[in-house]
Amino acid sequence: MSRIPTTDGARRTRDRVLNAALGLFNQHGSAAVTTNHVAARAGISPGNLYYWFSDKDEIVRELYAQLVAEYDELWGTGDGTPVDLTPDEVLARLAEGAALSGRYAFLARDILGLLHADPLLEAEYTAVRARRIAEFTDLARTWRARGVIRALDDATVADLVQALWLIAETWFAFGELDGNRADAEDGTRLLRVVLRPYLTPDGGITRSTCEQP
Amino acid sequence: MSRIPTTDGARRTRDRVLNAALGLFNQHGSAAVTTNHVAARAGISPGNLYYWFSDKDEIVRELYAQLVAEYDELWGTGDGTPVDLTPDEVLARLAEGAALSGRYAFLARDILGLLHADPLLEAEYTAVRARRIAEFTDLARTWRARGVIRALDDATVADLVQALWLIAETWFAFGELDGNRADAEDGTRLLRVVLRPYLTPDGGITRSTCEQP
DNA sequence: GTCTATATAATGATAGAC
DNA sequence: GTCTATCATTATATAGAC
Repeated sequence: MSRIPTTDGARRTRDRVLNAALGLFNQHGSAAVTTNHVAARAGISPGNLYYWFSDKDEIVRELYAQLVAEYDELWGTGDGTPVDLTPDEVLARLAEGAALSGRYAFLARDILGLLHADPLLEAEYTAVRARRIAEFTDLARTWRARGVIRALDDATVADLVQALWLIAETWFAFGELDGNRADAEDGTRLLRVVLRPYLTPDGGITRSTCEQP
Repeated sequence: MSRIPTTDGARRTRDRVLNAALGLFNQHGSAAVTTNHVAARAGISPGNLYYWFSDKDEIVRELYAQLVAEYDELWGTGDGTPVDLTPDEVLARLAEGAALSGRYAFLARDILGLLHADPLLEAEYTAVRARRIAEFTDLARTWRARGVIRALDDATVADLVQALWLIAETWFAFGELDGNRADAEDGTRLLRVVLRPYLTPDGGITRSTCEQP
């Protein structure tokens, strides 16, 4: 992907740049931060930064790759292994992932604008998104086969997955607007209200509100 | 809000700036467009632009105000009149609003980053959002009182409204990623899959999937 | 690997003539 | 109202010394 360092000291310089950029991007927004700011925060010269990265976009892409890697590690995914979890386990995992969203808050805020400006990042992002949607769709169909969720047709499953994905991807950044730091519970509550009615009375751990009285 | 023009010719210059900015922002993203680009596209000098707007942020705020005004006009809201529509009417109205999202596509993409950079815009945005959420919550409670939706407690209604709002606010920008221009029907399908199970069998126009067999 | 120095370009914004 | 002219500032990126 990028230049491979030959020594541990060098590797540390590259990581310092990434950490400095992450902190500044989160604080001021990626658009307001320049390579000079990043170099200063990293404690290196502006010129040295260009030894490690060709430009700001490459730093952003690298940070996105880090996020994807940490996310895959959390879910034990990315290696083709199908995810097999209960609905409540999925929600719990998503709640854990909220901390990740916080560490990469600038991506939650700026991702759409960044994608529009950098075709390379867009290619990475859409590929990851397609993979995740496919994984989650497979999981939803497994749930359907086991009677965990109701007998929805494939089109409805696709819409449901899409809706849940959209909420999972955006709740954090919009929650930040409410002053109080977005809480992981806020996100899971929103996902739960969407998913809950589709769970069968005995399949889901949380009781379905759809049961007739 | 801004300078008030004294002649129609002048007003037309100001509007040309706004239209030029809107076109460029939509095409390249607001971050990549400078006041010089906007002035050139508007057919005026860079200096003249500063006679009408103090900076780029003010142009963005004005465009956002335009969007809010057009949106309020579409819904007949903003003047305190409570919205009273059926679920299918709401979805139809949202589908009409998709054209608006397209005309102001840059806001759909960049809004979170812009809010982070401009406290004035953030104040406007959060005020509008709070008002819209309140209006929609009132409507949902009206539906509940009429038996259009099930007898949910207030907390669940709040979560449901929040989830629907999040999807309505974000589906367009993410749909753009799929190459095929985002279709209004895509958005309503997502909203429908969330709302449908909460509709009572006879209250909602679309049959609920939650009915027990 | 890292620095200093610098080239090149663009930016936001203002002053003053018309 | 609109223009031209211009400013100080800042950004990206490179060259070459160490």
